[in-house]
Amino acid sequence: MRYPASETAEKHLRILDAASALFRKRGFSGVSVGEIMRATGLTHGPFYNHFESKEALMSESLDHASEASLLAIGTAGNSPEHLLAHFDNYLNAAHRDAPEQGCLLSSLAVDVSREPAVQPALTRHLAAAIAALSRAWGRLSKKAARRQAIHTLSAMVGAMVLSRAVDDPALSDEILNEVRLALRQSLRATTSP
Amino acid sequence: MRYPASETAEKHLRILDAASALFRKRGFSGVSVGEIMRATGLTHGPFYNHFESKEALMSESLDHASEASLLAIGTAGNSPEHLLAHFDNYLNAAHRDAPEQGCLLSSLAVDVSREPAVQPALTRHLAAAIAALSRAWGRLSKKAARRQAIHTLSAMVGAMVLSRAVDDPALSDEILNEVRLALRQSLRATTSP
DNA sequence: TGTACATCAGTGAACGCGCGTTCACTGATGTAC
DNA sequence: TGTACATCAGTGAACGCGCGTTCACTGATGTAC
Repeated sequence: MRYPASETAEKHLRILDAASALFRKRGFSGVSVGEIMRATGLTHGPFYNHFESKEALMSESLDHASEASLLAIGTAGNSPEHLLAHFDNYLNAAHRDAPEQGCLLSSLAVDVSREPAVQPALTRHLAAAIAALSRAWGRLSKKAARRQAIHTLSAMVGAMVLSRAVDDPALSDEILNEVRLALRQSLRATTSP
Repeated sequence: MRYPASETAEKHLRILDAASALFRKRGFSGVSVGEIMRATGLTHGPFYNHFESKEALMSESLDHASEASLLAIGTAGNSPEHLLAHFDNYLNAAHRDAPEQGCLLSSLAVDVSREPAVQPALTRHLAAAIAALSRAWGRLSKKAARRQAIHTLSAMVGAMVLSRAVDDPALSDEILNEVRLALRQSLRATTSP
């Protein structure tokens, strides 16, 4: 039956929310279209009223999740102090244990590398994240600041990926804590007068 | 028909080689048992003469690939100079473009985090890699050396993961180069007298 | 040494299952008059 | 304002396909005598 126009846009958003959470948790190939639709309270049929294909949803859900993520990263680059706080928000057990609400890069970058169709969306997200983080090194040259941002972001993503892959809780915690401390030391060394 | 006993062990190894390459390239769920067997020149039936399940193969192929990988990392920890050379061997376009022969952690850690059955194998590999890298910071305390090793390994893995996810060749190269340079600077700062 | 037979890694058809996608149909909503 | 009808997001059965796994069968190899 026909539904009020207002509900259609809202359901589109609900599909994107469910998809971006499920994809981050279990990967693109680990989640079926039917499961995403079930999570929004619908049957799988109308999926194709909203999206051209599963691949199109993957791209759109990356862009959707990127918006929310960049808000969090956005302030991190404002100053070294904000970046320190961002380290704490990122490199902790709560983030490790809830990939469905966490960083896109640590949960989906490997999936994206195997799925060329969605690489443009992730590339936009990563470029914005690097630019935002770079601002924390305002005292350095633009190139040196960008290097620190890329190095820092790589260490954060690598630490999160490794801490999630390991079944030894002590090692997992150690990775998060030691990289957090190393990044603090490194930030101090590159931003103090 | 029955085959010479010598061939059986050799075929087991060929399956492991094919599996560890294909899994690194396309992920656990991106490769079928049939495809692995085809790559070894066999039909899919006898797979279950060699392995109890696909999951068992995943674990065994991680252990198999780990052995070869650890040989390469092994020398990296011998001295800061060896570690510098390891940075160059790891953070380059050839490694990025050939995940099937490359680092297990950057190609499969995210897959492993979604597949608890194979986490023990990756945990063993990661613990050994951290221990090997730590030796490059012989001048520091054991704890400080381990911190540097974990931070360095995280940055290497993160950089490789991100450089593979991006469809902008300039950005991809930039990530590898800048992290390589940042790690050189960081190694110099933490190992020079 | 020669013969009879058990072994078992192979073959390839078949299984049940869940996948992405399609489609005929439904019926409240929005529009034309 | 009331009636007739086109719209279209929904339903849910169905599609072809490839998956992991099973199994009856094959026949050269290795072993017993």
